[in-house]
Amino acid sequence: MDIERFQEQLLRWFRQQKRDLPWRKDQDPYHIWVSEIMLQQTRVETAIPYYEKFIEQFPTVEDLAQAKEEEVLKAWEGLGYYSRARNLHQGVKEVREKYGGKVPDDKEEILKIPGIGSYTAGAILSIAYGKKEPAVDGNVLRVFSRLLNSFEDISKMKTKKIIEEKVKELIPDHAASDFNQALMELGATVCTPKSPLCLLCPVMDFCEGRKEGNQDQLPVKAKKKGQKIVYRVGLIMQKEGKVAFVKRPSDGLLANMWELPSLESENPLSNQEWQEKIKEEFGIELTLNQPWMTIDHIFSHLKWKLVIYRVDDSQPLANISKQSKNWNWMNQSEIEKLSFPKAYKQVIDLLWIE
DNA sequence: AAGTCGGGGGG
DNA sequence: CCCCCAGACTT
Repeated sequence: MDIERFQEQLLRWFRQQKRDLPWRKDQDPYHIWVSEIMLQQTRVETAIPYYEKFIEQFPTVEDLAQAKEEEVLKAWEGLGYYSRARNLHQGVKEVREKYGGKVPDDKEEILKIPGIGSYTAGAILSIAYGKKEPAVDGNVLRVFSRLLNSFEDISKMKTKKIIEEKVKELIPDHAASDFNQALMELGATVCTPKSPLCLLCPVMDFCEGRKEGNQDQLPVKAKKKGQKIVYRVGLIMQKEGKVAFVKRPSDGLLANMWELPSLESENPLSNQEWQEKIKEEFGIELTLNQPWMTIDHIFSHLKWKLVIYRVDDSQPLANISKQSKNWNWMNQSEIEKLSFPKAYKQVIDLLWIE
């Protein structure tokens, strides 16, 4: 294959067609870093407003390193995969301490930073520093699966490593940044998961997959497993204009996020059964028979079926259980500083409307 | 190698 | 409903 012609056609297309994105305004390694973390498993359109606000709030490594975790999580609220925010925060602190505030330009060093894996390392090194390192994300895996007419399972690490080697051989000497971004841009806008726009593809004549008519069968990817269902109840308790919240543990699902005091069950419970459980666990006797609202919230591998009960002011909260020592009674201005997962955020926002 | 970790948009 | 998204980390 004529590598130089492949590079030329791809680069020319990218330089004409590339989208105007906020993280393409400069090559500040810290800015590229923030954008790449936000873009992990996240669509470009979703990340844009978060990126702009985040950089405005934390313009430099110093600013983010000095911030409190609460502020960082608040800036990340709604984006999902919250460990990304905590790793980024931790990583920036390490860069300030170990590297004097300068993001490492060396693959081995940058890979030691929490939250930076093989893809993100390659993206920062190539985009911010112009280094010839591959940045293989889901787009590039799909593009190369089709280019090579490969039926290897792209969800396997082995396949990813093979493609990383392949990409590394193809990176032109003085255009690593544009080349890597071009491959991703191609996957995002032309070589799409469904119904690829092959007629618009700048490297159509290199594509073995299309040559064989396999573009719609590729890439091959193992199917995901089904999701478990978790049944859950949350209580809205108000006392003197304050509402009780709890902070989730520092690891696992929605780590360090806030939520309503909640109980879980592996199997579905009737309203009456929920109320009995609430009485057992919290020592609270509900006067209402119907929940205030119900919410289905879907995560990648599990689903919450969430029932919200409201405890009005007349309800005596004197003899509530010892679990209540974990409850934090917050007024409205305090609540606005906490970060909530979407499932609870939509409930909290309704509290001030009525 | 397989699970875990959010949320949203498109077909 | 299903899939996938500029993936990383843990076990």
